[in-house]
Amino acid sequence: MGKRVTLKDIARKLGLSTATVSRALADHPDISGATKQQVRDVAQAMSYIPNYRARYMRAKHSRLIALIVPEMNTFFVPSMISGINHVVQQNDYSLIVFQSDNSIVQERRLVEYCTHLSADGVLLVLSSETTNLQHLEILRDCGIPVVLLDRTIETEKHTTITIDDQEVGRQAAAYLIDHGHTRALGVFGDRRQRISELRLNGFCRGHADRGTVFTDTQILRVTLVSELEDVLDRGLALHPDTTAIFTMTDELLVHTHHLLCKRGVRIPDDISLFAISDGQAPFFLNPNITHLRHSGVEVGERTAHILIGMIEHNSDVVMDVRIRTTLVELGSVATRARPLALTR
Amino acid sequence: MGKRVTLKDIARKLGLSTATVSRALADHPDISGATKQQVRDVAQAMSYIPNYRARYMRAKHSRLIALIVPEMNTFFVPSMISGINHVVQQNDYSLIVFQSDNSIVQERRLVEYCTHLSADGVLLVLSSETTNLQHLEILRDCGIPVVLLDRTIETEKHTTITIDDQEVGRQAAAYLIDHGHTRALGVFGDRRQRISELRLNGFCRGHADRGTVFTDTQILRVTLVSELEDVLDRGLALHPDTTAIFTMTDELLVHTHHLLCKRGVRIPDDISLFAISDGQAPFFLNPNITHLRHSGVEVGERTAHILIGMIEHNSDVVMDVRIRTTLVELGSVATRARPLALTR
DNA sequence: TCGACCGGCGCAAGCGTCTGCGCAAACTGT
DNA sequence: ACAGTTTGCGCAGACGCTTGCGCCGGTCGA
Repeated sequence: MGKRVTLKDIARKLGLSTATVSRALADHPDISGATKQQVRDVAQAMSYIPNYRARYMRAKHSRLIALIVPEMNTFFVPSMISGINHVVQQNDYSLIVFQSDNSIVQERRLVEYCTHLSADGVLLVLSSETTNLQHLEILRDCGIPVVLLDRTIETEKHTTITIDDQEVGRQAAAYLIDHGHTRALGVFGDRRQRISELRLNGFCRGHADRGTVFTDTQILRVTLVSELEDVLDRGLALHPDTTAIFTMTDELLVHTHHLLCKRGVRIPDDISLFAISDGQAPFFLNPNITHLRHSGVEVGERTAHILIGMIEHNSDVVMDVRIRTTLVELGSVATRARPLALTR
Repeated sequence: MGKRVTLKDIARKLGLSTATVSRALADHPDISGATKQQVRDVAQAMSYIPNYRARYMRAKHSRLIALIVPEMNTFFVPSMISGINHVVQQNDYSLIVFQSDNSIVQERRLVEYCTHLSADGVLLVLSSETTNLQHLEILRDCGIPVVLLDRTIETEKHTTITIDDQEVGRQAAAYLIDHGHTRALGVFGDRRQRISELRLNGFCRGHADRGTVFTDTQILRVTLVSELEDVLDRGLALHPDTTAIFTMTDELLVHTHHLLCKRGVRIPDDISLFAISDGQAPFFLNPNITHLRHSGVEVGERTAHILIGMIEHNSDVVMDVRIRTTLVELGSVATRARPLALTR
């Protein structure tokens, strides 16, 4: 119960006023060098610790940035947090992390909680249940800037940072087709998430661009990874001539990879594998997986920068930032001669 | 800049005092039902949000729990955070996460920052540079309880939660030997970390218990994963009769697995693989990896419970909790006849 | 010698909330 | 009708810190 030392304690001991002590510690020009030194010494000796709550109650800010994520999935989120953390700490803010468990109710609760804490800014990765952004109004009311990242829904009212999901889907398709894989399966996630629909959409467009047929039965839909095994088997049974599989996330990648290995499928000899990835998993799978990389760290860093910019310049310009992806060619995609029928 | 609504605003609008409004909102028995209802309605209408900073400045607590981790490595930490988060939220605290980047300087800074924030409790996963616990004195001075988890160093002064690293190392060795693997390699991490030394120690003792020789050259030391490839090759060259490999963490597991696959080693036919793991990675490797599982979620949950207990009962009993591990037998360890020479 | 100026410090108010105490009005019972 | 209790509310101070303003004594220029 160490009753903490306050300015008043120091002031009493030195026969000064709290005001003087406060200013001395803040290196205010009004205070003489001698006094400053005394105050500093005593503060040190009494191991004085400023009370940030009191301090920031007067100031209108808290130097707290809140991050709400749906879950700590193993792949993307941790590296994103890492990136955010770096920038946040560099700028003397601190990060407070919440998890919504993919529940809109929780998300609402947490957003509200951010206002209680008077966070200076909020970073939000939408839960899969979130279909509108009404619950963010309260932040607007409090003048707290928000940045949506990674997962989002349509909005012109909020700054968002994503990768260009549609474009990246398109590139994936193009890459596979250009390597002769005109018979691919695509593994996509929860359809409630915009990210799934966009990547799928792009993947289809990529096929269309190249004049290649891509049918509904080539789309493998997975909401829970536990469904993957069945879905994959059905897909392969229906399309025994499949030469490549595309997975839209790391999680889907590792599990797909596992199932293929289990079935004795050789990668890339029998089937090629291509993914969109944060860039970690592809390196511990065998063979290493060719992928379009979007770095979680980079997303985190850019996002944090932008949010801090909004906080400090009090700006409410709405931006829509797209993070670039890079193609990382490893060993999981074989080059095939294109079937004649499909060559123009 | 939405100047936030305060108690005073509500009071003015209703011609009441802030005291009455405060009590009405707190459902204090002194206030009449009619007044309470009015106050609630107006508060609602003006979308009043209590200022937790002001509230908790009077109270001596903040309902904030800080967690300091060395890094967000991909495997253990996220699930641990997940576990902590659950319990913390259930008990109406919030979690604030910091990352020390394995630097003692950062760690010191962050610990100090916890006092600034007047966190109610601190959860600490020690950085690999940390060799003593002096920097935690300040928390003691402020009466802030600390729990050390996962990675720690010797101490009788702080509550710690770990798995019994030595015992689990011993079990791993015993398991392998009992399945006929008397010629194993062990992959261990940074020797500055006590966890590495303990697990190694246990692994050696496991061999000794069974009267099996285990030499220094069978110990593979890896500080950075990038070194693994060389170290592993050298180990295998030196011990071409190796029948099994043990990895002490998930990270080492996935990379070891990858390298083995790359070299065309069949698991478990050529070499068996056994790990200590959080229980995620073993399921997306092929074949699934037999492992001793210690759940990150469980560690997180138990830790959070204990810390909150300490906070709320103001207890300063020092505990030393060991999380149990469970053996999960999957397909990566073959049973071999023991070489005659080593059978008693 | 006098007014202007400045360095160094204290006073006091205020941030938003809570709470011990006191006070008036409205009751209770005799 | 009077003392005593209850009901419902306001006053004011406190939490720890910051900051606008004002005060005092001393220095400077004319």
